[in-house]
Amino acid sequence: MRHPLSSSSSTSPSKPTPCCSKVGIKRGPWTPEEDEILASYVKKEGEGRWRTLPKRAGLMRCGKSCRLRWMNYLRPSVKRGQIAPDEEDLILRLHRLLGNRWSLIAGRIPGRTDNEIKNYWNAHLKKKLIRMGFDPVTHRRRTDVFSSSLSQLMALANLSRLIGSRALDESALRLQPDALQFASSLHYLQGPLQSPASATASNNNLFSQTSCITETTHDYNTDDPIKEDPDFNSLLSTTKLFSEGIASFSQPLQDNNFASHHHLTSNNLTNPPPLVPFSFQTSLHSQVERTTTSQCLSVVDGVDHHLESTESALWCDYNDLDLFLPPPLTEASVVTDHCDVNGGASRGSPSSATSSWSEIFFRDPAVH
DNA sequence: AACGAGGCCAACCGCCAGGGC
DNA sequence: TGCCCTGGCGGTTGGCCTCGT
Repeated sequence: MRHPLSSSSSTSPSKPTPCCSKVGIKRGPWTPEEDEILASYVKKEGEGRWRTLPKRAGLMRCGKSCRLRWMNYLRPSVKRGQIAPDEEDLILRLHRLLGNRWSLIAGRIPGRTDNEIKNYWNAHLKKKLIRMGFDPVTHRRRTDVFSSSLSQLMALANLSRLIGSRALDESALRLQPDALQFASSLHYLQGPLQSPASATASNNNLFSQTSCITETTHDYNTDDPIKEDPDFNSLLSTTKLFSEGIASFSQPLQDNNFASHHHLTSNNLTNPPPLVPFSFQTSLHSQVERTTTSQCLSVVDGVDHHLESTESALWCDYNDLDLFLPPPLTEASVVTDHCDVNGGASRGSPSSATSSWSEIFFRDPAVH
């Protein structure tokens, strides 16, 4: 908050003077008395004519300041309090679609102001995305996530030699318990890395609802310099080989309801549905159910044709990234992993258990 | 208990678009 | 057509608060 008497912009004669710098115009925090005067006046006379409102209402404020105070704080429709997880989800989606168009975003979240959303973005969501390895501007995965973990990736790449060898059958039998765990990790690493053609099978299936992953894959295949990295490509082939090799240990997803829910048929998928280890199926189902909450956007914005036309983009759900996360190792590990993601200290920060697949993946003891 | 660092967020600034004349 | 006024927007600021040491 600015000090009432200070001004960051000097009142030099060469530049136009900000309205609030005029002599006799009060600045800084609003007092309850001023709020009362402004609120009662606007309720009586209505919004508008902000320039002359202070004089008419008897306030020593500039019109802009009055408007801002009314819009962001005094308006009856303004909802105070913490941003709910659903609202946070909406903000993420809308920001991904609209960018820093805070007023547009706010217009689709009832009761929230552009200023509030902007502040919340800068204070919480932006940092959260960065922490998760996403670019807060493009909402796409940052490649430095990979480069910073190159040693780990190289260790994984070494497995390709094991996979390619004839010793696999014997080794696999010995490694089976750990392999089941590891396979799930690799499988969900492979998900974001597989080709766009195989990942984007139709507009109305599981993969369209995880378009974040698809876009990330697209990035990787088009303009990501890391694609040239032999170690990275080795890892890529490793994950494919290992997943294929380990598939015999894993049960294919048998749940017919799941398949029908996502319209998964052999006709509209280039690839078959992902093989999901038993230990992960519960987690996967929970994600399927969670997609229903994401539909609130289309409810809120049912008349926005632009948004309707780009609906598929909106279906990117950061929570859906969990589809590519390894299964929880134990109940305890689930709690530990997911509670820590938000980092700590942010006051009033809503708790959201979303994490990036890479974050979980590389915390998995199985890959160390 | 005291202090410093960092985070949060209300408020302000500069710019721009649209409407009226 | 051009100027002025008004409202609105996104970016930025800085005082207050919380937390860690």
